[in-house]
Amino acid sequence: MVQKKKGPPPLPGARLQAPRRGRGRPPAYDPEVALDKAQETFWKRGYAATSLDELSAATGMNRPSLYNAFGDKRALYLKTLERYRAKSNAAVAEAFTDGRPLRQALRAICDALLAIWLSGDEGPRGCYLIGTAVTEAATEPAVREQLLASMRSSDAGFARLIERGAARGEVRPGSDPAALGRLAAATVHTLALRARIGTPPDELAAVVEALVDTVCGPE
Amino acid sequence: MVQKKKGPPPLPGARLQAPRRGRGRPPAYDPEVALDKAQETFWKRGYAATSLDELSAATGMNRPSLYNAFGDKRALYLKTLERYRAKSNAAVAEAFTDGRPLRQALRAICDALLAIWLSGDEGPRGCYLIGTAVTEAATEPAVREQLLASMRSSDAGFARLIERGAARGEVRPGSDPAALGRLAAATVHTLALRARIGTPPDELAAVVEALVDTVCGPE
DNA sequence: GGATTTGAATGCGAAATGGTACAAAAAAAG
DNA sequence: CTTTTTTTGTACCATTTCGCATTCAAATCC
Repeated sequence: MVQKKKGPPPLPGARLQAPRRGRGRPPAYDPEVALDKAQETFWKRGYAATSLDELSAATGMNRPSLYNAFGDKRALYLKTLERYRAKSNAAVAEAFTDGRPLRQALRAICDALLAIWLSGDEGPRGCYLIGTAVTEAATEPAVREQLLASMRSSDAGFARLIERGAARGEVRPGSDPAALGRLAAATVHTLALRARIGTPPDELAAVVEALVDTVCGPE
Repeated sequence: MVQKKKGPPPLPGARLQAPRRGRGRPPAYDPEVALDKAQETFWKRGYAATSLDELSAATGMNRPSLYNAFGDKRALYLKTLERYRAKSNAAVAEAFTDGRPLRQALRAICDALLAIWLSGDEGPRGCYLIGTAVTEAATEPAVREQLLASMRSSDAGFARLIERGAARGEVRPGSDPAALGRLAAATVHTLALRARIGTPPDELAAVVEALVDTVCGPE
């Protein structure tokens, strides 16, 4: 049996004060922090170059535990991809939707993403998706699908954001909002790439300002 | 001796009609086509996921011959990166410098790059650098340097191109040419990414038009 | 307490990996 | 022809890699 049959676990009718204490030995590691550690390893070295031994060392879990908790390397990686997308979306969701002035929204979105992409103890790592998943996209349909979904979502977000800004007169006159939306997405992509290859932060800021000025006009 | 000492080979004074027939057994494979085949393999699968056996199969050379000709896997990969950069630059050099109208130049540059990025028998592969090198950039300084150099070069190219267009009045009035140059580079990057993950060509064309319209104004 | 259930730890084994030693082969040079 | 030079091809080695079988440990239920 390759996959442990889970099925609906018989709920312990009484006492579920603590969140569903299981029946057997309790896990020694928090799956959330383990996923974080695994993601850091993939992020630094890439998917293919990361071995299970490295993942085991990074998470503090030995290999059988990794398998039991997350499945094989590929499944573990896909989980980290989804998590990253969710966290990344959450980091920018507010700036996308809270109706602040377009100029500020664009800057806030880029700043929030750059904060993620420039973090890390051993130098900037860029975007997790663009730094590790794009390589695998050519051979892994599941990865490609996540990338496409991510891009569609951000494309749509920028389109709405700039459309709304245009309706409020915050966009340079004579511009096509749809075109500016594409350029905003493109800017985010170039930032993701440049962050990983060590572009100095002031150059990254200049890229952001180029977008803001082009969309909203000079300040 | 890890590296074969080459030194200046004693030129054969007489007969050099055929291009310098060597002394020993002639190589069975053209190094240029072998590099092309190796690059195709890296391009599809990524650097880390490509094994020497795959490279050997793709090039038709067995491993010792690969080593003799190109050094180890890393050296071979770096060679393919340089070649790609050279060919890629050559493919767009004319459009960058021949003084044609800015609108046409931008389209020609993007079209030439997309022609490379959408080629391949097994689906589009995107940009070789962005599809394979960006992942390695976090751990391989030599790769990172090539990426930085490539970006600096294209940044400078777009800056000059759009500066020249601005001087000829081909740029939307009130725009900052430097900012538009950065957006042009960003557009190329988003195209490189989108091409690898299978974005349909008409969407790619829309991205190009978004750039052209924003830089030069609506047609 | 003992039985049961669940996860952890050790360690095995088959395959793949990067890299190399060494001899056979093919050409030119003498 | 023989020698020399360069490349090819076979075989090999040490290590790493993935995945799993098995045993050990910790918790709950009776």
